[in-house]
Amino acid sequence: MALGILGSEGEAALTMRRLADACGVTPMAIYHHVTDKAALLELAVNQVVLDALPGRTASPLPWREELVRTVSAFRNALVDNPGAGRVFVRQAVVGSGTAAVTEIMLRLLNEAGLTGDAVVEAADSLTLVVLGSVVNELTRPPAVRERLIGHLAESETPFLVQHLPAYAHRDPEKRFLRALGWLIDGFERDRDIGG
Amino acid sequence: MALGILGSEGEAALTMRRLADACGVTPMAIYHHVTDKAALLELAVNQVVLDALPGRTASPLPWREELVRTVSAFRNALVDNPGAGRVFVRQAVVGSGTAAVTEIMLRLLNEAGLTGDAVVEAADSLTLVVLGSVVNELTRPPAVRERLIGHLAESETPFLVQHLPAYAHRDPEKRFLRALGWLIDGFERDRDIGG
DNA sequence: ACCTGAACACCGTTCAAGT
DNA sequence: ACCTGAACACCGTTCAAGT
Repeated sequence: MALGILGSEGEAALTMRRLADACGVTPMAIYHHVTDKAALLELAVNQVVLDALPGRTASPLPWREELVRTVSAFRNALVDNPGAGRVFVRQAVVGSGTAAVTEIMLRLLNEAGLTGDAVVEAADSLTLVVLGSVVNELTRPPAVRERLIGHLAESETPFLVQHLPAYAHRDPEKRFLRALGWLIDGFERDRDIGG
Repeated sequence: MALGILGSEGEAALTMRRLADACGVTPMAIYHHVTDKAALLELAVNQVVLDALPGRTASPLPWREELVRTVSAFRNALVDNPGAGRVFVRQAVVGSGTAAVTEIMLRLLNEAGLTGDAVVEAADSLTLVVLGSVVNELTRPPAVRERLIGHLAESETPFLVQHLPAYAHRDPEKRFLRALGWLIDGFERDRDIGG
């Protein structure tokens, strides 16, 4: 029910009053099932994450492919459901879905040969890129970036003037995958030097 | 005035009514200076970004040091002023401050020897890490991560059980710098292979 | 255990009016 | 150009009460 509203009408539409209406009940009835609105949103968004996780394939892929697949599915679920994505970047979402993503990331980074603190730090890095990508897609569409020009004299921003068209007109998923690729390249180089 | 409230009392305290009170004026008077609340927040947060940018040093540092310095200053300003940080990850902030950061990033990546689309894609990657780090610090303190355990049977999450203490108890800025380092390593490797 | 009704303390914003 | 006063259409949440 909460998931339906969040998916079809967005975050702003998911108010206690509207959800109560949709359930044919009084707003206060909801408080018998969750402690407050943040808890309600946490449950709903965790479910979105849980639904997004790909099942383990029959024959497991190499760790790098599997990592990209998992992290992309995580990101895409939040970008494709903007209501859920907006909540995810505004409050913590702790549940079976986010626990499962974290477990998979840690397992694959172990498999990749990272050791010690590098494992958790690499998992953290991946999380940053996912969170950043969700914020970027949900709040900074290309048209917004084009407004960057004109806030400083053009002579003061030669590189911005030169690169803005390419900077603004991105293929969002491709840019995310490129950032992910560079980051994983960094992990690998670190592991090879360290080992 | 808006900056003062945002910095000292946080985002929730910056309402049209409270700002009007602080200015000794009616809420509606504000609408004569900005079109709506989003525009007000955009102006305030852009100013926070602008104030954070380090001036160019007398003798310029190597591009990598300068890049880390700039991007860190950008992130730290938003983490240190949670009100501004929360706004920044919820809506676009376009102004002289964000234009200046983008210009500096593009200039240094050019200096680094990146060419073509790699320049804007690398700038995008850096942005993702900054946005992600701000979200992470402002919404996911260590105590939150510890709640991850228990949402799945422990036998299903061996890696989470093993790594959670290290995963949860992070030095936030160090983790950010490590992610940044890996990413820039990735840029460099790419450039060296591509060239 | 589960739900209701009325109220409290807020929001951002519109509209018509004043100087 | 700049500001006021009153109102509209909402919020999340508390509290006391009902079954």
